[in-house]
Formats: sequence, structure tokens, C-alpha cells
Amino acid sequence: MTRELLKALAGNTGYVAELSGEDHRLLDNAKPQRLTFEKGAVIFREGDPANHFLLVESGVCFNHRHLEDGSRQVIDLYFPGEVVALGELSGVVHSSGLTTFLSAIILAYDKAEMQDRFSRSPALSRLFMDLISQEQAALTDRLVGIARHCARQRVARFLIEMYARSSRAFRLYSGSCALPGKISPAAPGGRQGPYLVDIPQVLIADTLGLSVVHVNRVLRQFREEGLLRTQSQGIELLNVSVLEEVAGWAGEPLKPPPSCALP
Amino acid sequence: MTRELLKALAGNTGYVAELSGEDHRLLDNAKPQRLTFEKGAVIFREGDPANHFLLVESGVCFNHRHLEDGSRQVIDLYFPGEVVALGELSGVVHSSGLTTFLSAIILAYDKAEMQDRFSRSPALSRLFMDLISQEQAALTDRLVGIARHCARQRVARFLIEMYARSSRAFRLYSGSCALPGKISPAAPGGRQGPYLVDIPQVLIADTLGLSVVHVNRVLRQFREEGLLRTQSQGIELLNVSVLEEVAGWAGEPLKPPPSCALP
DNA sequence: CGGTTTTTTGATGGACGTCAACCCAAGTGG
DNA sequence: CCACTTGGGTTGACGTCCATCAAAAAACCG
Repeated sequence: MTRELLKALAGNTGYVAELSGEDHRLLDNAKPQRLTFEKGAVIFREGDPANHFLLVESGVCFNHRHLEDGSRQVIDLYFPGEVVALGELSGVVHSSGLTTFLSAIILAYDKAEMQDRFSRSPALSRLFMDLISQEQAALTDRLVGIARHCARQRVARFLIEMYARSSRAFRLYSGSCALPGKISPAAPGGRQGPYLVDIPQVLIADTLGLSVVHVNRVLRQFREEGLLRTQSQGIELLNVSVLEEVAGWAGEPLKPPPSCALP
Repeated sequence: MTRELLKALAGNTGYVAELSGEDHRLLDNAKPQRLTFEKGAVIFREGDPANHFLLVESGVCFNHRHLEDGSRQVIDLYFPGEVVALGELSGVVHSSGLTTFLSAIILAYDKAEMQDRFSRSPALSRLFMDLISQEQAALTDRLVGIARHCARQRVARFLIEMYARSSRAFRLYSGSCALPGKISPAAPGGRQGPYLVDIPQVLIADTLGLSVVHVNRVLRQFREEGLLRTQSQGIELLNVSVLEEVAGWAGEPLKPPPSCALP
């Protein structure tokens, strides 16, 4: 059952190979609850006690925070095979709510039990810290994106990221589960496969700190430039490479030559 | 020596009490290197290998990322008694650079060694996960702030946060170290003490995703409203409570009644 | 005291939010 | 089968917050 978990981990880091048989046994023994939620269901709210940590088995959900003025900020989306809000693993309460936007199946692992397991295996412990580290890096990326990039770049980047993540989920599960837009990879015959991202524009807006109206405008612009097509079944990316360019991923933040001051 | 570390941890969470004598010994045995940096020194850059994790003993530094267009985004500032970029603790390379803006003394603990210690003590391990969790929550706060609040709110919030953190540092070290603006708490005689925040406006701008010019304008507005005074020695907060109101901290994101879907 | 970094201020324009419609697909119930 | 509803998408007009450009003033430093 917790093969799921291993798959998830494997997909994110290369460390799984370093786990011993004992480590695998520790993971396999973890018995999660399997919970089913409908589209739009609230899994937990801000301030709820955080007693479990969650793995998405199928469907899609997102975590978010509400503001005084009634608007909300979406922090991140979670696709099948991804672990939800790892950074809150040890927090006492959830600092953000979690809601599904497609009906989802969630595996819930008891937090205390898992922490016990971690403390029994340095390798496992390290693995999870790595995952948290990764998650934080992603969060930082989002911060930089919102603070320093214009709407075009943010939207382009978002589309690419979501396409990549949902198609990873597709690969992991070989199409055995509900995905937004039932992604499939590019057909070999030269024809572009349907690069679909089926996420309501409100969600995009709330994730990127934009208004729905403006997100729509940017999408229209992309449409006019032939970069994508919007259909009832979501957004179809027609020209990923140009979108990547628009996103400003030309050359990854140029890193000056490594020269650490630490001995 | 690693009393420093304990103080830092104690300041952030209530868990220190739960550590056993053995745990304390583990911490005390850690021998960090003590490194000195001048004002404006680069401690490490994006992409440098992350072999240590760092505790600020005195001075102030900040971590940041550079963008293609030459601008930079400051992720967070670190005051004495704070642990730097915990989320990168287990990452292979730093995802952001670290620079001092006041000459600083940094304690550098060997990462591998510390991870070894953690894995030997569940309590320690848990403590650190909590810290990481906290850091991530702070990062999320910043994200929401930038995505959803206007310049006035962001600046007000920034000032309050930095004042609080630097004065905490002051309390921890009882004034024994260099602080931005040599904060001291309110004098008892009814007179407001010098609530000082001495941070260059460029840094504020780069943290909040604003231009220096606009940060300055907001500060002028606050000045005209009698909320603060800018002097050679930094920004003096004259009316913290009104600033808090401006920051939109009226009633902390209203949390709906806890009702967790998880059993 | 000259050179350099910070702060300050004005003028101008663009990016994006807000308001207010209208359209379209999918249900829903009679 | 058709009125009605509902939720999302689409579009235009208009205003504003904030970036940009430019330049002076002030503070800092050797």
C-alpha cells in the first residue's frame, strides 16, 4: 500500500536507492487511512489540528489561506503522487486550508507514528528533510515569481509547471486515475499530443496573485499568439517551448561561479 | 558554546523543556566554527554546496536570489539568535545566497555531524522539524503579503516584524552585540523608547517586491501621518499600534470553526 | 573636502484591478 | 422538450497603484 509513498518519494529525489531493506519495511508497515472526497470538499481548514500527513492518490487539491478582505491566496496545488504540505508535518496546527477541486482519494498517515518511524531510521529522516527542503525551494520560487515577474511570465510559468506536474502524475500512475484533462504525452507521429491543463481561471488567479479578469486577458493574448487554445476541456498548450521562453526560463537565474566563504 | 543554539531554539518554540540531558549533551558537543564577516560580505552564493548550517551570533544578514534582469529578491533577514535557512539544511546546494549587511559573527555547524546527532535523538529531530515548519509558515506569510497587500500594508508589516525580531535579539543577548539601531524597549517613564529599525530602503524594497522610490514614498506618508520619523540612525517607530492597524493585523485571518474532515 | 552611496522628490506612463455587462455550457425541474 | 438557474469564461471602459526615468539633496567615507 505504501508503495504509493515510495513512488512519490522516488519521483522527487534520487535517494530512495539509499534506503535499506529495514527502511522499506518501516514504510510498508505504515497503514494509512484511505479517504475519499468529492469535488470542492474541504479536507481541513486553517487552524485545524495537524495530526496526519497526506499523500494524494488520485484527484487534485490545493492549499490556501483566507484574508480579511475575503480574497484567498492559493499556496500550491497537489497532484497524484505528491505529498501535501510537508512543511506542516510537525506543526501543531495547519497554517493553511486544503480543498479539493477534483474529487480525490487521499492517503492519511498518522503523524506521530510516522515521526516515530523516522526517528528510527536516519536514512528515512534525511529523505524527508530533503523533501521538505525541496518544497521550501518551490515556495521560494513562487515568491520570487509573484514579486518580480509580470502577469505574462507568471501565467506562462504556471501553465508549464502544472503541465509538467500533472503529466508526471500521469506517468506514475499510468493513466489509472482521474487527472485534470487526462494528460497524455506527445504522440510520436510528429503530432503534438493534447498538452492539457484543466484548472479554472479563478484558481490560477488566486495562485498568482492576479485578478481573474487579467488572467483571462493574458490567456487571450497567448491564444492570439498561437501559443495555446482554450476549449471546454481546459487549456491546451500548443507551443511549450515558446511558452517557456515567455516564462523567462531562458537561462535559469545566472549563478556566479561557486566560491563559498565557508572552509 | 552551543548554549547559543539552545537560546535560539528556546526563543522560537516551547519544546526545549522536553529535551533530555542526553539531548543537551548532544547539542553541547557540537563544535561550530566561529566566522567573522564584514559589512556587505558574501557568505555563500546560490548554487554553492550547502555543507553547514548557520546560526547568527551577532550582526545581521539576509538571503536573496538574483534574477535574469539584474534585480534581486530578498527572502528573509536573520538577526542574532536566529538560524539561517533551515529549510536548506538537507539540500545539496543553497537555493539562495547569503550576504551580511552589518558585520556579523556566524556559528557554522557541520551539516553531516548535526544530522547524525538528530538521528540519534527523536526529540532533537522533532524540534528541528518544528523549526523548519515555522520557517515555512513565515515564508508563506511573506508570499501572501506580497501577493495580496498594497505597499502601505507591506511596509508597515515589515517595519513591525523587523522591530519585533531585532528587539527579541536584543533581549536574548542583553545588548551584548551589534544590532541595527541598538534597539531598546520602551522606557517605563511613559516616554516611548527609540523603536528603531535601521535597514537601508533598498533592502526593504527588495524584500517586499517594491521599488526603492515607492518604499520611500510610503515612508514619507507615514512620516506625515506622524507614525514614524526617519533620522540618520534609521527609522524610528512613533506609533506602533496604528502601524499594526495599517498592516491589516486587525483581526488575524479569521479562522472558521475548526472542523477537521480527518477522523 | 571630493567621490560615492543613500534618500528624496517630481513627472510620466504602463500594468493591472475593479465594475459591469454578456455569453455559453451544463444541470434541473416541470 | 423547454424555461430557468448557475457557474465559469469573455470582453470593454475606466481608474489607480506603482515602476521608471531623471535629478537634486543629504549623508557617508576616506
